[in-house]
Amino acid sequence: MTARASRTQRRTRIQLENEQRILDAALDVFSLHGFRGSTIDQIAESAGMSKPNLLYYFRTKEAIHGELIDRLMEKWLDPLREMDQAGDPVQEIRRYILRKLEMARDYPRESRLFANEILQGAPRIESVLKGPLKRLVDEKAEIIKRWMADGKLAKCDPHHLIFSIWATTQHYADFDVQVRAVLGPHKSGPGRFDDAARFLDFLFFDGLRPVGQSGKKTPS
Amino acid sequence: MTARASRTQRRTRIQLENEQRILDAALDVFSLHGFRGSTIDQIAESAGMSKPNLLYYFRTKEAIHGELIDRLMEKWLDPLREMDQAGDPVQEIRRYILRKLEMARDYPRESRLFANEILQGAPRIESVLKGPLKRLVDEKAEIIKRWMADGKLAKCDPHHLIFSIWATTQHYADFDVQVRAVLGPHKSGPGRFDDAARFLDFLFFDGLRPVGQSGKKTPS
DNA sequence: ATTATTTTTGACCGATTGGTAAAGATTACA
DNA sequence: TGTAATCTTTACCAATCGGTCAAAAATAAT
Repeated sequence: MTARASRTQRRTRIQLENEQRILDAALDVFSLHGFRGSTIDQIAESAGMSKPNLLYYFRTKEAIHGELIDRLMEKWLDPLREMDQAGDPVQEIRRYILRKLEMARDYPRESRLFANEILQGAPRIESVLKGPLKRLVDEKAEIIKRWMADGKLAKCDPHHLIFSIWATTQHYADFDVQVRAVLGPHKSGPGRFDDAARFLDFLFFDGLRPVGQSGKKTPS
Repeated sequence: MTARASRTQRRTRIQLENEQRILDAALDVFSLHGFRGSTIDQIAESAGMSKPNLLYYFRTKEAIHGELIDRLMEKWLDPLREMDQAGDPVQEIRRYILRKLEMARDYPRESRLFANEILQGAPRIESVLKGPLKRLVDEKAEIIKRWMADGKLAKCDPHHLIFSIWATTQHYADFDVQVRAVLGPHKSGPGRFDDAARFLDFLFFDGLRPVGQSGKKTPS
């Protein structure tokens, strides 16, 4: 049995190093071109190693991509998992939005890898979406619903609330090129994430309607 | 000069028909796999025609993609162009959100084509983003700013407001697979767009903070 | 120092890629 | 109907694709 196939055996220093280099290079390439648009040669060159050498560590292109997706899905849902039923509702949502925005800032490649996968029909993660993801979202949606019933949050569809948090935060990673093009050179610095954080807090907790024209009724 | 190269000459019925068939098939393929992930053979087969025949109408893969992008950019910005300074601010924003959501519903392929292009670094539309798009957004942001100064809207960063409208509405096209996976079979019908419309109206004009705990000060 | 193992390489494979050449089929028009 | 222009197809090309193989090189174990 070759080294790459032995999962139980402990790995060499060289194995660990090279696997990491390959995955890092593959993340660059896959997140930019999608699965079908990426080539093993590209990844190998980006990892500074020959193609057969790369294929010594990962037997197929699918294997590299699959490993990336697996590791991503673990980390990607952490912020939602952390949402705590016992915490203050407004603070919990606020914190979730902020954590997701930080992930868009700190892990844009992962966000794009995920976006590419979904955009292209999610053939390799459909089961995760319909299984673990749906369960997690349903569970948290139920918590949010209870918060709303308790008057701690204004009532709305919690599923679509979660969608809107995903959409607005990941937008800053996935559509980064557009965001920076529109903001212009002087507002495209790292500070754009602070501006985004401020705006999202405004959006989710205040809303556009000006004071004095609120659609909300005062509590009886 | 061949038919396909003659721009001034009027086109045959067959030309118009086949060009349309090709562009429609290409939209299917490109929006699902991105530029690099799509092949001319795929497009030709989807258009029900041989590859050389397709290449008789469009000389290269880039030519097809470019034509799609050009037509898309025209239509894509219409809703924003329609935002009217003279209209009621709340109604104008509300209408813009709704129009964008309708486009996500009615033209998901176009939305995904655009998303793929941005996601992959926008090599073919960077100039449009930094030029016409930025100008249009800046112009409308200025209008929104004036509305806010006049007390017609709560104050926030208008650029990020526009981003959030793009993000939340296009999400329902670009991440459709995920949306439907999470909502489950019985809530994934066409009605999900009505739910989304209701929710987005809530989000942008009311916000999560429950009545009685508003961060907004009452008007003096 | 020798052996066993792991790592790396160059040469190669069949399939697919974007695209071409040229001849044949069809159409429009006189 | 004749004919010129348009349209379509078959056969093909070089380049690149994902992946294999055997052997060399480097490393680890004895």
